[in-house]
Amino acid sequence: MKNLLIAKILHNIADILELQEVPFKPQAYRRAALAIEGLTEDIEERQQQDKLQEIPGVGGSIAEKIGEIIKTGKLQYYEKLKKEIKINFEELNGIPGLGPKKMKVLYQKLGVQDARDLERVIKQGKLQNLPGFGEETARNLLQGIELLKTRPKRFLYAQVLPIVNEMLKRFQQYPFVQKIEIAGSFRRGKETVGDLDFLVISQQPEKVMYAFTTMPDVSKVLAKGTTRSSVVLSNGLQIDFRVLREKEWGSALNYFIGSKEHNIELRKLALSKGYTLSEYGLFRLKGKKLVAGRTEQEIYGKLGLQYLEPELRENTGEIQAAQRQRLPKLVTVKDINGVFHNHSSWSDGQNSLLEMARKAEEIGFKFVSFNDHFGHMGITNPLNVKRLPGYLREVEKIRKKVGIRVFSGVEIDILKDGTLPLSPAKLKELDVVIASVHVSQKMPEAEMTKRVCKALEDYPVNILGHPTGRLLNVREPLALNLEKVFEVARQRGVFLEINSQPPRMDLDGLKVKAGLQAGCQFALSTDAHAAGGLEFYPLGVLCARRGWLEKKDVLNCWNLRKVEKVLEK
DNA sequence: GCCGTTTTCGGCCCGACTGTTTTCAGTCG
Repeated sequence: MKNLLIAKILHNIADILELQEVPFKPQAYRRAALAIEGLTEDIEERQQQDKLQEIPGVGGSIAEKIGEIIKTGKLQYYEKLKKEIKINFEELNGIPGLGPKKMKVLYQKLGVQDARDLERVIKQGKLQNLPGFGEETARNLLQGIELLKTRPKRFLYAQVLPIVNEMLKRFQQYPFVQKIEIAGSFRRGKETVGDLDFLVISQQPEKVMYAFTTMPDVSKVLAKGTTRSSVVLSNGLQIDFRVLREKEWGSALNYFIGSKEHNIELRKLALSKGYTLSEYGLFRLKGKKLVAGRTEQEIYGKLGLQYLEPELRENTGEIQAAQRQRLPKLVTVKDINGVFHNHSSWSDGQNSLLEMARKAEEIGFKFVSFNDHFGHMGITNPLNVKRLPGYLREVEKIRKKVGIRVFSGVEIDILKDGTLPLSPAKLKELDVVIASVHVSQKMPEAEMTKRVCKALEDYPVNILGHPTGRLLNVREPLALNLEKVFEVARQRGVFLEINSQPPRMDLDGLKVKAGLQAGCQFALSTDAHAAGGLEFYPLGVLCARRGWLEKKDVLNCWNLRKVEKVLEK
């Protein structure tokens, strides 16, 4: 799978061309790179089928370059560019306030290649002599470098959720705030966010911005104006505030929810229909007459589109689908009747089976499924052949104590050779079998793919647990050909798990969508290790929605009898 | 370098804030 390598090279080319001030080409390379990053299938297979140019943004020239990378692992054109400019773009791009123009000056005049060089020349006071650089710029860049060193890359959705709720509560209380909503990638339900964007309607913007920039947890004010301000909290999280007028609420909401790629496509569509779209509204090109802006529905309507839920706005075909009135009716939190994959004190969970079941009942679920670890050596205190009967008896007991359906089962390890440590016959006695990779996670792609597929083929598995195994900000995904795994899962009627745990959210939206297109169905799980963990199921719903799922695609939304039936393997 | 329901050539999203200027370029989202 060379997708990410190729995307990276194209990004780097875009960086270099941008620095050389080559017009338009950088965007072209960037667009192709983004499209390839989002691709779930192996780009080498695309190439073999001669279908590279079907990727949006990939034309003849870039297709040829991709071919060269696949064939030789290198790209002459890129090697040539690299010789011209040696800069660590990835690092320098992370410094706020530093863009391609300043980078170029710093490189040409002072030979700055990375953050360390930059820090050195600033401290030597060499910046002041450069055109366009002043004391303030030097100070800001230095602070930017500090930020780069300390700030976590991206925040988990669940990590910022309490901050969002607290901010909303705080500002709703102020008499000078008429309306406040959260936008940005948080609103789109992305599993991680880089910053938070709030939109406010107020007749007294100065008061809003004062209240915002003087909040107790603010460590730095990046910008402060009457319509836009930005701060950084002590944990490094950046928050942006915009104050708007009622008549532009819809267009601003649309603009700040994003994604950027969605916005660009939307604006192009507007132009093709004789309009221009900005955060201030949809205007006729001729005469600049305001056509829509108060609500998002109004704007999408004028552009001939169905209303698009924020989770869909990633420019992965949603605009085309909305044009044809073919958008999915997305699954919602209240459609979820219960959750799979929960751990108790029988393995590595904090609470007893009964405590967990009572919590599930309290949340309002109609069922809960227990799947304590089986066969994993080490800290997880796994179930084994000897302990399993006792576990099942205990589940039987609590069934009589709660008013919801309780499924019994295990989360069983897919061993290195693709076998499971319990026979198919024994597994059939359980309600729900979840198979997951926990041990030997570093394995070449072909081997890992074979291993997972073999487990699904040889055993009565109901659900493939956290399919990619990646942990946000911590661990990369398993080397796995998901296309092949999806195909086997579809054939064998194995549900793909959508794991709601904050650092997992696995599969994520994009991969859910790929699974859906491959004909797979999904099971939503909480993977709770304590009673409170059951409350994270809305995170899984976000992944499902971002993956275009409807009720019919998600096992948890089916009626109980149908669920029981499909689980009998 | 890519793309097309006005186009195979001539376009390529749009505006606020900052800092360094003295009317604007660069950066950001």
